[in-house]
Order: sequence, then structure tokens, then C-alpha cells
Amino acid sequence: MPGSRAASSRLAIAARPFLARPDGDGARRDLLTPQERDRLASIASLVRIERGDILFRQGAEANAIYDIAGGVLKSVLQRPDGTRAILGFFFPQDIVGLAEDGRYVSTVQAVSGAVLYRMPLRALERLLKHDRELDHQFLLKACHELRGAQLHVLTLGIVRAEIRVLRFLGLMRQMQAPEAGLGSLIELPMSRADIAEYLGLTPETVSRVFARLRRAQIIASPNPHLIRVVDEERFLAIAEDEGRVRPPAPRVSAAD
Amino acid sequence: MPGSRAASSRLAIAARPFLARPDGDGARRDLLTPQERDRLASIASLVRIERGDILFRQGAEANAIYDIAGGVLKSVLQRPDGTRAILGFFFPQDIVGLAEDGRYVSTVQAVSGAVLYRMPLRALERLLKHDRELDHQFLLKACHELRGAQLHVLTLGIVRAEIRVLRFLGLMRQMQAPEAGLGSLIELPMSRADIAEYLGLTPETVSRVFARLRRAQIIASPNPHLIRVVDEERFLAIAEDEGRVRPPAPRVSAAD
DNA sequence: CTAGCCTCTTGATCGGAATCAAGGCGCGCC
DNA sequence: GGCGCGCCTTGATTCCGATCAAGAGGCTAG
Repeated sequence: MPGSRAASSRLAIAARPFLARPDGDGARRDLLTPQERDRLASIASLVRIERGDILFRQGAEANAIYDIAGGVLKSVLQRPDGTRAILGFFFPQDIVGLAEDGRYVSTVQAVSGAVLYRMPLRALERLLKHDRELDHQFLLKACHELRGAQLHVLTLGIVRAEIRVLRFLGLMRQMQAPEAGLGSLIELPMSRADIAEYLGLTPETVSRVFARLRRAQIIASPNPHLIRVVDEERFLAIAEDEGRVRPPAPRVSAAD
Repeated sequence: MPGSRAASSRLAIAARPFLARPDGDGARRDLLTPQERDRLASIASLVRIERGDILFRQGAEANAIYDIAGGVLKSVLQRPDGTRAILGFFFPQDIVGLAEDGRYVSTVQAVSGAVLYRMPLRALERLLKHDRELDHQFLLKACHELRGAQLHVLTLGIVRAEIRVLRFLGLMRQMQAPEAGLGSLIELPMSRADIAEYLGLTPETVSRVFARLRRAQIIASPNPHLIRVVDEERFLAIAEDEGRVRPPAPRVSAAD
């Protein structure tokens, strides 16, 4: 908020939905096709980073974007006071490197070891000039990313920690099993602290919520980084049905 | 999160920052120039709506975007359980109408009476095909909007209500006085309930926070919709300095 | 002018998440 | 193999925001 006195920065975007032919096949409209990926490959070089490594820092000059080949990354934003918020997690085939005014808007750090394709902006710029289709794909990504941020806002507006965590699990499942359904197994490569920073909670609370969900037989977890959804019904019921309403109020009112 | 099983929806965007010439003049890069606005005017028609009216609904078929000429609007998202979150407020010269897959992603409703320019998508599409510069402006808007959503996430991750409210005031001031500085007066056209839904709080809490800030002589407010920042120092200190840390701990430790 | 409604405000109580604190486990390093 | 360090978990307590409730002010319509 400070610093970027970007004036009347506000405004919703016109995402040119008309250009986004509804794409009947229902597939990941925000991912590049293999062909598009190939065209990008011509200007890309391979990069490896280790768990904990920082790919680039918030505010640094942006001179490349990255296509994730393997591993998981996180996008982190600093608050003026030093605390941080995690804006999102990125998986293989995601593209990271959003910049504004030539500077990266967030820090991107490896959650696990990762392999990426690095695409210098100058080369990408040249490529996109001649490839309007590819160019357009990037706009779609921007819109989709925005949608994601809006859902994040929606989740953070929920008071109850159980619901936030369950929605997070739903999101992770969706990202790992795009074809859906497959999904009772969810991998969580990130730490409890990471999850907490994404959800606006403390690590302790996240841990406690997992414990409660385990006791309630809604999930099971052989280890902290692997979750199995046991009771799909209640999983979805809690994740989607209530925002800030009171759920457990049987109120038998025995004496009445 | 449900419904749009948009598969691997995740991915950061490459905002083609290189195209966004840093624009030394520091002015609102996300706003159209008068010339661009004129070109758009050729396809626009005027629309008036009253306070409380809904411009369009989440999920409805998107066939136009709107340029706000006067008034204030809000963008609202429904949760599965019926509760809502406000994603943002929009002021004159902002553009609203983000869609995905041809459907509006959120409901937009008038906070006050408003006047807008309506631009049919079909006509806009034709226009943008011949006007690459204008086309590009829309991409910048998308990126800026995304930035805004990320700052919103940042604010919602903060625990203390005072800080959330103060950051909100800072945001409102910034949107009303792009030239900054001018700013000790802040107008709040929206209701306490609106502010609460934006900040993930209840109207009561918002009201109480204002009362506390007033008692602490940090702000003054002749009426609920007008705020004057009295103590700029502390205003900024609280809004920007602490995330979840304990502030009032003078601890004179008298006996020690 | 008054009745009714809506918004804002204030008060009292409750509950749940943060905080403070400590212990267990897995893993790499020595 | 054992030590030390992270990370996760669990417990006790505190505090703050949600909730329930009621009252005040303002605006509109009758």
C-alpha cells in the first residue's frame, strides 16, 4: 500500500472474455499446449534450485519468467512490519514471474527442490510479437491468476479455522488432480508454517485443526505431508457449506 | 472453488512488464488517457443506476464492460453458504466487467447512485483488434487489479482489527487523492457492513474500531461517512508497522 | 409531524484462535 | 551411534472479535 502511490490504481479488468472462446473441451485453459510450450522452449534454459532457495525477490528487477518443470514453489509477500503472507503455491507447468514496472511483485521461493525453464524477457518479448496466439495465452493466465486471488480473499474472509484449512486442502487436491475424482490422496509438500501463512493462521492452529479433523474421521494422515480424505461427504460439507454460521447446535432442549 | 474445476488453474502471470514502459511521470498507469477514452466513447452508451442496483450478477453472461463516469460501485462474491465477501470498491474512471468463460466472475452493485459508459463486448472486440495500444492498456489493468487483490490478501492476513481498518482507510484515501498528501480527509460512501465484508470483520467490530481510533485522537469523524486523519504519525505507524505483534507494551517495570 | 425502517453505535457475554510453553520425532551431521 | 536442530504436536492461558441484544439518530413516506 505504501510506496506505490500508484494513484487511482483501482479498477476491475476487462478480461476480453470474448477472446476466451469457451473452449468446450473443458480443459485447463490457463495452461500452455505442448505446441506453445515447444515454441517457448526455443528461448528457455534449464535452472535447478534447492528447497528454500529464492528464485527472485520482491522488488528486484524482472528480467525473466519461469516455467516450472518439476517441484513446488511459493509466492511470498512481505508486510511493512516484517511478517509475511503466502499468496500461493505453484506446481509443475505453472508459470511464475509476475512483474509490475519492471520489478517482481513478490518473492518466489522453493518449497521443495525444483527444476525450471528460464525465459529471458527480452527474448520472450520478441517471440510474442510474432505469435499473437501465445501472447493471448499470457493474458488468460493473468485473468486466471486474478480469479485465484479472489478465491483466496474469499477463504480469508471465513472465520472458522476448520473451513479455511478444508478449503485449502480442496485447492491442493484440485491442483494435483486436475481430472478431479482421483482425489482422496493429497500431498502437502509445504510446512505447517507455510500453510498457516497462506491461511492467515498460526502453525499451531493449523496443526490442531488437522488433529481435530483426524479425530473426527474426516481425514487420515500417515505423515504430516500426506492427507487422505476419509469422509468425502463431510469434507465437502464443511469446506463449502458454511461461512460463519454455527454448525453444531443440536440443542435438544431437554427440559423444554 | 467448486464448479470451476478449472483444472490446473494455478499459475502466476507473466505480465509482460517490458511492455509497461516505466512511465517516468509516475501517473496512474492503469488509467486510460483522455485520448484512449475518446476512442472508447465511440462505442459507449450512457447508463444510470441507483444506490443498491445491481449492474450485473456473478455468473451472468458477460456482454459488456463499463467505464465508471460517476459514483461508487462494489464487487461482491457469494460463498457457497450464502455469506458474501466484498472484493473491492470502484470509483470514477475505473473499469468493471471482468469475465471468465463469457460469464461475469462477480456481482457488481452500486454503493451510491452512479453513471457509467457501457461498452458492448462485440464492439470493443472489433475496436481492440485495430488498436493495439488500447488493447495493451487492458492487460495493464488486469495486472494492476491482480496487484490489488494481492494487497487485499495481505490485509486479510493481519489479525488485529485496528490495523485492517487503518489499512482500509489508507487505501480509500489513496483512491480518492491520487496526488497523495492532500489526504487528511477521507470519504467513505459505503456502509459499515460493506467495510466489514471487505475486511472480513463484522459491522459491530468496524464501528468499535472507529470509536477507539476516535477516542485515541487518531481520527475524527463529523459523520460516519467522513473521516479526518488527525494524527498522521500514529495513523501510519499502526497501519504499516505491525502485523501481529503486540504494540502497547510500555512496561515501565516500576519495581525493577 | 410522526411512524417505521435502516444504519450506526454501544454494551455484555461467549468462544475460538493467538500466544506462551514444552515435549516428541525424524533427520543430517559430526 | 549419538547429538542437535527443525518441524510438528499438544497443553494452558489470554485476549480479541463474533454474537446477542438494545438503543439512538436520520431519512422517507404517509
